[in-house]
Amino acid sequence: MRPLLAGAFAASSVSLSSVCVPFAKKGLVNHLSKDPCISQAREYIVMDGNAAGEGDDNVDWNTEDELEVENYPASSSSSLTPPSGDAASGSAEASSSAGTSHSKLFYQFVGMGFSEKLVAKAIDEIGEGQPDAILEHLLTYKVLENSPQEQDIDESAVVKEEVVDSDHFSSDYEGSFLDDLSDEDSYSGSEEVINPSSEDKKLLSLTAMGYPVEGAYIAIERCGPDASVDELIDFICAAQMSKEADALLGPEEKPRLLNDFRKQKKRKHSNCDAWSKKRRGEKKLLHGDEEQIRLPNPMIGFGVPTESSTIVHRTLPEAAIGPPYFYYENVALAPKGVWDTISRFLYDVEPEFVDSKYFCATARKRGYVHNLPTNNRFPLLPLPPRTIHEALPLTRKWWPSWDTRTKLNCLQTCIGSAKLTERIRKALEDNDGESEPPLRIQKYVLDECRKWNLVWVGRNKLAPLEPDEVEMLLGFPKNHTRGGGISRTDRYKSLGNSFQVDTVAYHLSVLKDLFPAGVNLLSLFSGIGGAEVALHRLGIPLKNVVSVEISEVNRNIVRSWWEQTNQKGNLIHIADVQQLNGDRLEQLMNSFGGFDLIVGGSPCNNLAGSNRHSRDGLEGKESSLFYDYFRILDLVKCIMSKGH
DNA sequence: TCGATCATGATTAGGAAG
DNA sequence: CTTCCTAATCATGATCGA
Repeated sequence: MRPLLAGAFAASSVSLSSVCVPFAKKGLVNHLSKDPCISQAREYIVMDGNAAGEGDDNVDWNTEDELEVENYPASSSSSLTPPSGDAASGSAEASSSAGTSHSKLFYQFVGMGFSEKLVAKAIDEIGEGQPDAILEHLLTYKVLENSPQEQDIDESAVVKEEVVDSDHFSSDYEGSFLDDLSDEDSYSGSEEVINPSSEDKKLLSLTAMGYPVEGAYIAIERCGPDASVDELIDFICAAQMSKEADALLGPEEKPRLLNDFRKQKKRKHSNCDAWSKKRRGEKKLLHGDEEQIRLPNPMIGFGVPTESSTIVHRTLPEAAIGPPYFYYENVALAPKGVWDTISRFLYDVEPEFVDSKYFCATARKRGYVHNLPTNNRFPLLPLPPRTIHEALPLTRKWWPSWDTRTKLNCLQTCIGSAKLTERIRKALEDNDGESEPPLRIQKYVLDECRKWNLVWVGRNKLAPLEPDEVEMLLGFPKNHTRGGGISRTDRYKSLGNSFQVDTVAYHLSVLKDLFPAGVNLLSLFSGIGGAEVALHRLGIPLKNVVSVEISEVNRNIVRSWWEQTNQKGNLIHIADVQQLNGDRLEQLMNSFGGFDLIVGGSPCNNLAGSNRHSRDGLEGKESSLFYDYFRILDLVKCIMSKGH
């Protein structure tokens, strides 16, 4: 039951045909649209759903799930905390790959969704030096492969669903989801098998010509299944999918569409300071990547309460306008091109980059893509402490004058070691008696302080923050992550992966007037419930909350918070976003009338700079779950529009 | 087996200097 | 313009002891 866009849909020709099939079956009239045609496609999806009745009604992106399963050996239970020596999921393949040292290229392809065995074979046959050839080989293999193995659903992968009814302070399991899964299975079985057809070949052609798979995928998705290869190439150029695409084309070869695209982009962002402030030089313009998203400086997004700035007005692309409202978050300092891709998928909405240092005492540079109004925002009260001294008054006594920090750096999932603070203490004591340590020592100490967010807790004594201090800095109630069998290490990890509540609440505050009776919330990658806490603190009632979170300790934290804050609504927990399909969504939405807001911050660990080992970008093992955010958001939009 | 502890750079961007 | 420096960064894997 592997949902479609998961992981490396872009590289999977099987996924591709799954996407296009519903469109093709309804004979989507193709045209080379200048506008993203997702909304048009949606119309067809809706028709598909309405005309259904006879069991063909799920628009489903999951048509050929069993084909997908095969590509994901043992990785389908992907977790935010990859098991270190997980014997339970003990696939020989997985464990062998953990032991041997594969190349970066290997993991890139595996991250795209190809099986490890296949990738290893391809690299072995072709050699590391020719990634394009390897990709082609992999794709060819998939296209030719026509006898997918039937695989049973792994019991352990079945979503366990927990419902908390706060009126009765009880929780129980809803048994219906197993039925859903079996229904789904029979669906897939009755669905006619689609031959890997023209779409796959087009994808193959494009990739063979050197175009990036992602670009090819998006082009086919947006231009429709009947588009010719030439048209697709036009689209890829116009959208400037990547530098590789540009590098292969001389300026004179670029199609006229490019100009239209530029005009469109220009018009769209002409009223945005951050966008137009820094223009690339002429030479860069020729290279065609002038539209690469750049981070604003200062990083205040469309405005922060503490900084006076001109009001930024924005006009959303048609396809982005709700219902539902959506709010997506991830790290601002992602590898190049990541935010371009994210923005492109999320209906071309320009990301709002905000550093939480304008809200509290700690920096947190994040990008937010949302379709919320931006006027009449208001901050949470009381305003949080905005300097280190205010937030941690006890450190003031020991804070040396030469440590000029007033804000902490980003709170991460790991803390500095005791060995480090001990080394620093010794280095400082060597010069004790002097009024100030030598500049060289100061520099060393300050560098380490900034790197590990150390604070002064005694004479020459530095220490990392305590978990409750992190809670407070991020805007969570005290002891939010404490108790219930949660280890200290897990608290740091959960907190480090969370929202800064004041920042998010400021953005969500506009919903208070729009939904005085409360909201139905779909919270993907909920974590410790940053969105829920933010809405609650804003005084926006939570009517029905569907919270999807893979980590059990995090689910426990949210459930505990839900009960302790006497919530009147219903909390439904789902474990895995990849198990959330259209049927289940529709069922949920029918029971309470759709979602008002979809919030989610997808995994950042393959994007974050702190990651030495697997900073693989958006196609990384966990970070590729972004595509599930998009998949689910698009499904909800589709279902919502069907209702009207 | 779990939790605590520790060591482990690279990729960005921006600015100053040449 | 390039080159060099500063600076920040929702982390992973190995090890050890209980």
